Amino acid sequence: MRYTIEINDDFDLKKIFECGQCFRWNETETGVWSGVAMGRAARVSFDGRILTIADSAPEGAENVWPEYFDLDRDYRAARQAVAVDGYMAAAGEFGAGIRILNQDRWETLCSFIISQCNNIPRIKKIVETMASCFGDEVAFRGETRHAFPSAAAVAALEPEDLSPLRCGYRAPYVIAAARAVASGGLDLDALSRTDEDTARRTLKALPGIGDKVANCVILFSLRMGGAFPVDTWMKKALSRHYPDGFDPAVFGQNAGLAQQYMFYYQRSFTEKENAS
DNA sequence: GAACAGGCAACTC
DNA sequence: GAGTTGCCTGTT
Repeated sequence: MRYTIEINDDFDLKKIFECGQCFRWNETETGVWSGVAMGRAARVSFDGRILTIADSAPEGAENVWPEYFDLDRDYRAARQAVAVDGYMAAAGEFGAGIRILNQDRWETLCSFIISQCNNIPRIKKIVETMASCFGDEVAFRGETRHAFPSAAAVAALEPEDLSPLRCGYRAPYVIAAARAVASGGLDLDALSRTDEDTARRTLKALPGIGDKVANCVILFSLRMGGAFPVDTWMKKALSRHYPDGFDPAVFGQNAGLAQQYMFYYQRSFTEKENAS
């Protein structure tokens, strides 16, 4: 179905989809993004005022997409709030339009397990292959797309079944996480109603999940804005701009957004350095 | 062909 | 508890 909504806030699809939080969206025409999320194949565009979404499901778009794009949150205000110094003001200005997506929890968990020690193009390829091998078919505009496979579907597999994905030593981690979720031993919905520390502890009890992956899952799917994932890019940014140490708690529930601004800003510099 | 990449865990001391 | 190393695979 087709769904439109007017947006009077920071909103930039390119930044949202390319800031490292999701792996299934691609710019298929200028300004038009295609992907599959929450079991729906979709095309999304934004003209600066109106967000237009066409998706494969007959109904429910108005319940799914506003939450997915976090439309209830005032990002302009949040961006002001995290501009605590010159650096953060610049990072926020540069990253203005980034939003933290509220993604499917199992898909996010699985994707970030795969992400470890991997670059974005390769993560995208692995996730896409996983969907096409094991996910349900979704027909959309004459094409066949694939939903991300359910935890139950993946739980029924063995690590060697994932060999087409070429995800190497991460395969047993993916299966173990799928089994934990499918069995009910790990209830991600319930986890989203606990607190950040409980969520982090619970996630880290799974094999192959450390602080970085746990924080990504917490921030991008459990709707806890205080999580602050630190990877090698963030280490670079933090050591350069805050050599005396840094406590993300100063940002409170905006810490995750502050992290996204810093991350996106830092990557832009490194890309320039690599290009030159 | 070695080193590395948007980690993690097991092992060392 | 801080530091080191192996792990799959693709890219440089």
